[in-house]
Amino acid sequence: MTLAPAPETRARKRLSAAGRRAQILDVAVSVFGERGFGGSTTKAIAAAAGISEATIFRHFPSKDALYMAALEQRTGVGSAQLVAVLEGYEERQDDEGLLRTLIRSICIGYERDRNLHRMLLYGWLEQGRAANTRMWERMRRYPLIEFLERYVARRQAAGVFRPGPPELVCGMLLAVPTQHAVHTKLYGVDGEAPDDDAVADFYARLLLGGVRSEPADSTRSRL
Amino acid sequence: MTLAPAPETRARKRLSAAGRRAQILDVAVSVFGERGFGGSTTKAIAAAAGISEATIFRHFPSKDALYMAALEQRTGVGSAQLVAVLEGYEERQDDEGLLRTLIRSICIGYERDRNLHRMLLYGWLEQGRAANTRMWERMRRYPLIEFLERYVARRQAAGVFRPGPPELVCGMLLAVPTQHAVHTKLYGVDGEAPDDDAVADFYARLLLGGVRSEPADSTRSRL
DNA sequence: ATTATCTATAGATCTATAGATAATGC
DNA sequence: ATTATCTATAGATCTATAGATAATGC
Repeated sequence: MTLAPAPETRARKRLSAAGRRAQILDVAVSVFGERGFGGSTTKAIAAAAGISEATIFRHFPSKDALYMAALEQRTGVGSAQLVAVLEGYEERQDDEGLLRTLIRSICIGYERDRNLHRMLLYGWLEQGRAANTRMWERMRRYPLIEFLERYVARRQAAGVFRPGPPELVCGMLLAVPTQHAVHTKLYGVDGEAPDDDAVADFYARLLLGGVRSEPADSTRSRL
Repeated sequence: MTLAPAPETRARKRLSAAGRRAQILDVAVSVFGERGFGGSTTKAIAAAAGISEATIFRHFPSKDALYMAALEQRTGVGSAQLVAVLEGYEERQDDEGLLRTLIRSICIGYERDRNLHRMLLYGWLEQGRAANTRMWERMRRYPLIEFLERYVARRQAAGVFRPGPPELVCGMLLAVPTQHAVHTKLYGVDGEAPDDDAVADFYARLLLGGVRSEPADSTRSRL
């Protein structure tokens, strides 16, 4: 044993502790996202980061802690910015524009943070895992969901949307773009899908047709 | 070591090979569904089945083979029966009844085969795993999806549904009940959700409002 | 001098197998 | 007599740690 280290494999870059920590978290999100917690090994994460396993455990006390830190770091951002944009649409009473923007943003988010969203999907299934619990709490009071529910309730009160439980209406408004994004961005499903903007336009119109009040029985003035 | 086996733990029931195999598959679906492939151990499956690990490997050559067999056994059933029922609604031109039935059936299916559906969700994420490939092929040509796409196309041709890519319309019709079922049946989300029939009624009306043709610009006769 | 990283390895699991044992069927 | 099942264990991982080494900063 006692291998003489091959000299060409040395010459490593030595990052600051904070830098290495951040890099490990990035890599961890991509590996955990690809294979889930149980399917990922610290060995694989170390290899993907180009470091030894010992380095991982220098920065994180356990695999569990690494998983939790990776989730925490990336789910903190929130969606305050998107909510602000959507509020603008609501002021202008542009329901279709609001939905179109919502759908596009969801698609973009899933595409940009593919690994994180895969990790979150695994996380939903692995709710048993303690490391996920803080995530649930966060997701439950997600600003986007809270805004949407209040928005729906307001439009219902104004008689523009048909009555019904706002959570259910909201569920529909989110289910459609989410399902689309999950299928086209997270699963490997080979896509002959049209581009996201066209999909957003189409779904925005369909969703709006569904949630808007029915016209008075036999005739209706458009608006 | 060499433990003397505690006599009270004996008195095992000895099943036929076929019977044990079937029982192991059942248990495997529930364990794989709970924790995914990587998170499940043959030890846990053996314990849940009340047998030794060796017995598992007597019936299945590897953990992979067990996983694949568990998936195969349960995804063979198909949805021919549901499709037949939906065809009845189409003949009667009862779009709302069709959607209501579709939604209810999806909810019932997810509730009854919770573990299997959890396993399938894991499977979508773990497409890398070879054992899942046959599943994809099957799911792609799922009779329910094929029926729905043709149904949508026919209703569009009849001018009842608004025009647009049938896959997208279909995606919406499935996304809403699926998302609802996944949230209420597969995730541990504590539900203050209304009962499924009420949800089905509500969503059927919303979805129909979305997919049906807009009325002629300013007035419309309620068909 | 400080500290990020590595090599080497311990100890715990995990999948899988070999050979022994006991429950069934004739 | 047949065969389903078990005990015991091999061999391969996997997580985690101890102590050595080398890259940086002063």
